[in-house]
Amino acid sequence: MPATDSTGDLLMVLARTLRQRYGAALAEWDVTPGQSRALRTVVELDGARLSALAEQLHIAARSATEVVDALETRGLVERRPDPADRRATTVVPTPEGLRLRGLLDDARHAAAGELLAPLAAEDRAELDRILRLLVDAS
Amino acid sequence: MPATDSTGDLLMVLARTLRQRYGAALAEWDVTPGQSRALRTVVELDGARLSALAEQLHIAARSATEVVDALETRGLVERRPDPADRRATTVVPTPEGLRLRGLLDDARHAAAGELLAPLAAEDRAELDRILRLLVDAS
DNA sequence: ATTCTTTACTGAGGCTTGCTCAACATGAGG
DNA sequence: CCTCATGTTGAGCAAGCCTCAGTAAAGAAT
Repeated sequence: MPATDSTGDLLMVLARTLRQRYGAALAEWDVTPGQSRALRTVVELDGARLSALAEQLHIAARSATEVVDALETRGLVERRPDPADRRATTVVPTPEGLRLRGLLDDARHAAAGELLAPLAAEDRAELDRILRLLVDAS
Repeated sequence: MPATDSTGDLLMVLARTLRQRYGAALAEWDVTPGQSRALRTVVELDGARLSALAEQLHIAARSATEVVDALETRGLVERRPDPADRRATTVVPTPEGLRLRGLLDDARHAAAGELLAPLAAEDRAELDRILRLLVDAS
């Protein structure tokens, strides 16, 4: 690590580390990053339409169908007709989907915990405060 | 941004913002992220062999050939025979490649600067200190 | 009622950025 | 001389996306 790295570079390096660690956890459950994102979104927007899902995930509707197909095949989500508009399909997590999402969340937090472990509580709080500032300012 | 985001999430969000901004800059010069990485590496390991390049970039030798092909076609790098081993090819940046790398560097720094702009100088230094701690500890 | 328009699903095909495997030329080195 | 190392090339594959075009079904508007 040359000392010439700018703060931005440091941010990227750490984010990559985090992504890799979380990615390893995902692989253990045989879940792709895309599926993880989709599952999270499905849980968050409980009962959202496919189109809403696609938008949230920044993918085309055509691709959303496929992603949801994959999750449904694995029994993690369920399609059900929108009671308000019978053209539309909504997607809800199954109990199994909720359970897995919990596990993935734990893994994410564990990865972050590991990364931040070298920090004193004080620094950790400081980091959190500053990052939050930045995110809010975006 | 729900306040439930953990520090790790914040890190990821900011890294993504950074990646996007830098990505936009890359697009202006019609450079792919992969080419940007490769060009940087070529400049850093000035005169490195293809195999060394591949290793540094964490890609297969087969792929390195292609990436270098692309950069060479654009006149950003040059292949030249290794004087020590005439089987080997080394890759060096052209003046144009050096120039572009400078521009890309500027863009990277600008993106970081924009992101960090909302921070007071004090906080910025604090952030840098803490991130550096983390990177060093990895 | 009939005619848009919306919502989703599907097939076909394409792009990017990687991968592997197998073959080849050239040159290094025992 | 023979073997190994280096790079290049062709072929084929995969993941994740994309667009385009077409279908079915149902809501909305006239």
